[in-house]
Amino acid sequence: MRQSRARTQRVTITDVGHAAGVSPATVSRVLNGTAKVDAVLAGRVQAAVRTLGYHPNAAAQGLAKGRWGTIGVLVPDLANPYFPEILKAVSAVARANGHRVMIMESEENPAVEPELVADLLRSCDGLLLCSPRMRRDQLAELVARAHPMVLVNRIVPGLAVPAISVDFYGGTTSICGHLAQLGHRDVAYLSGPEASWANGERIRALEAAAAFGLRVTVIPAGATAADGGAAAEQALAAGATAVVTYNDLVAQGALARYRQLGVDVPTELSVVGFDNLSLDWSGQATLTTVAMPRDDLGRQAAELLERLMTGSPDTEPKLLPMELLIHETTGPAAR
Amino acid sequence: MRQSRARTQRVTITDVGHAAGVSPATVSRVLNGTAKVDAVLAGRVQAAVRTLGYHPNAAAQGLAKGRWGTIGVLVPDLANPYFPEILKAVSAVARANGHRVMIMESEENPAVEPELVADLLRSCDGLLLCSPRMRRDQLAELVARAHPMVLVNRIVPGLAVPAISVDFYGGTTSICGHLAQLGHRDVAYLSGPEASWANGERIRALEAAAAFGLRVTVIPAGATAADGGAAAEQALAAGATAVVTYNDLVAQGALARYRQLGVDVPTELSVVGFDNLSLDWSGQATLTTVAMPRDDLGRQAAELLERLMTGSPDTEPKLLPMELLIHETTGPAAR
DNA sequence: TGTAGATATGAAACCGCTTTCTCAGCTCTT
DNA sequence: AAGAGCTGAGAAAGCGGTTTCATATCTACA
Repeated sequence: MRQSRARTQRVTITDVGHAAGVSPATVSRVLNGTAKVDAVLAGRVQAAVRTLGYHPNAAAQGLAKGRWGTIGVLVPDLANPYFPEILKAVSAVARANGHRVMIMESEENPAVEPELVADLLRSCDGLLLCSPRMRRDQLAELVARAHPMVLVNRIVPGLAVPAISVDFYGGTTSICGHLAQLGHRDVAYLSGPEASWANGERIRALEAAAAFGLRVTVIPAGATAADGGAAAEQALAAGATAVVTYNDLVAQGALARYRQLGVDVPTELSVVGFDNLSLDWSGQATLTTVAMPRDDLGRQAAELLERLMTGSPDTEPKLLPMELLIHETTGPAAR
Repeated sequence: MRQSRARTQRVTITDVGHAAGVSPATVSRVLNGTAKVDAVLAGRVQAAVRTLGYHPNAAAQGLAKGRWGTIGVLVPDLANPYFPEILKAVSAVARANGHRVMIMESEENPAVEPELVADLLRSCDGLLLCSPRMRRDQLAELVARAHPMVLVNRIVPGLAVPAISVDFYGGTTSICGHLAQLGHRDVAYLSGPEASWANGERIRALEAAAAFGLRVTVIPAGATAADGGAAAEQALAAGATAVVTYNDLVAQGALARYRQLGVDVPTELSVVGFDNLSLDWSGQATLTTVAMPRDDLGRQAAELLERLMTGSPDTEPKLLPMELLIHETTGPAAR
């Protein structure tokens, strides 16, 4: 008997009204402050809420109000140290605005993204898509649904959708400048996921670096340390004196492999990371890399979304600058 | 006009029924497969769903069914590399069971946890509390609310609540054994958050290691690399020949500081981590540490929760074993 | 002092979906 | 051939809130 009581929902607004000797409508008004209520009644309501331990049912509120009080976030991979920090910032902003956060991860699989997004749309007021890998036309379809939505780290040319990204092109260019200055000519790029816009930006910048006299070989790798380790040797085979990587994880994996192979960094080979992940928690900033303002990215994206949800349309894509951090894994070109 | 249409909710089940020439009840039955429906009608419904682009409203479903299809997770700190992996496993299990995941982070602040949990309870069918820092009595109160709930990495003696944790005591003991064998006598422990049960377990094991002849000095540090760096010197001042840390982050911070100070590890000082975080993505396993089965932890916790939500009561706390990984930061005691 | 106007409260409709209840239309006995 | 037993579909009643609408009470002014 008691068990079934516990199962069959807890205290309702009617119970509270009953206990306080007022109508449910009045309870609602007190709790939301939507209308003036006699101080005495309000007091009785507050008391009843406390003694009964009343908590409004979120589903019922959502249904009645037409909004959920929740924002959804889609990330490709939670284990990538890159995202938790963004999530942290997003979470903080959302909370400050009275919103909950629902997170889904696509496991780097573009195919499941539309389904996940559809699922998020059913229960969120707004969406934050981090580095979405899905096809352009699928994105366009989403945008057409006219839900508040912000793209993080992907800019879709010709698609008017609010987006906030990091200036990967600029970051990559500064890497190229640094390498060129050190006398490097042959550069290998350990490339990230095919479908990644951010990866495309890096490649675009690398190709433009022909202007600095850099010859670039693109080697498909991936986004993890394991991918970096696996692709590391191909960079050597390509005759590169410097290796640029998709991110710090790939760089770490490659570095580990080079250590194994007895290739000294940076005297024999220079290695450059991307994102500046490691510094955050190891205190040892040995990897030359470019820093991404992750906290800013998450915060600004969330703030933009909150603004969208309250109405103001603002579809101007925004780029956050990156900073080149020269550390111990780059040096003058060998030979 | 069109804008207000977009705002005022999308396609409803009634619209679909209308388009298919059936009642909303029938649409619901087709979509949920809850009852036999004529194949012809079902076909018309499916078609209508597709052409109208119907997606059931989650709040309405939640309200009607009395469940939300969502599980909530509370973590102290998303930026700690420890949690994303757990979340990943949880996320996968939840998804496999048709559940969404709602995540909140307490920013290591025990004071806000009750509020966050209350918020989660309003919109989730079950809760996963990871390393909750909140007071015992607050936890007891939560348990009394009789919601499906699993504690991860905290065992509250005398409180019958499903819990799944890692055997920190055993892990710490194996560290102590390793150090004793190397001839260490004076050990410093860079301690984690006060309110952390896991930290208490480590200290309990360290104190018990007096049996191995170890004298332990506990030095308050924290959970981050910065905390480790800040507390590193105190360990030297205490005359320790070996430093045990709350986790790998703290260890990395301390290592970085010792490098700065010119203290050689492991010849002058041994350093032991906890959790085995770094290995995952750097490929370089130089830190001696104990490995925590994070993936297992997340998966088993989520599976336990799913089981609870379908009814079966199972409050036997479970401990997952840790594994000592001896690498390059420990050696024979100096002097 | 009587009536217009303001205002706080309760009754009831509604949000979109599920589920029980009811009943029409069958099949199957005898 | 007529009544009993199924079966599948629609009508309607919630789920637990919010919000509109109607009304009782009170203030204010002539």
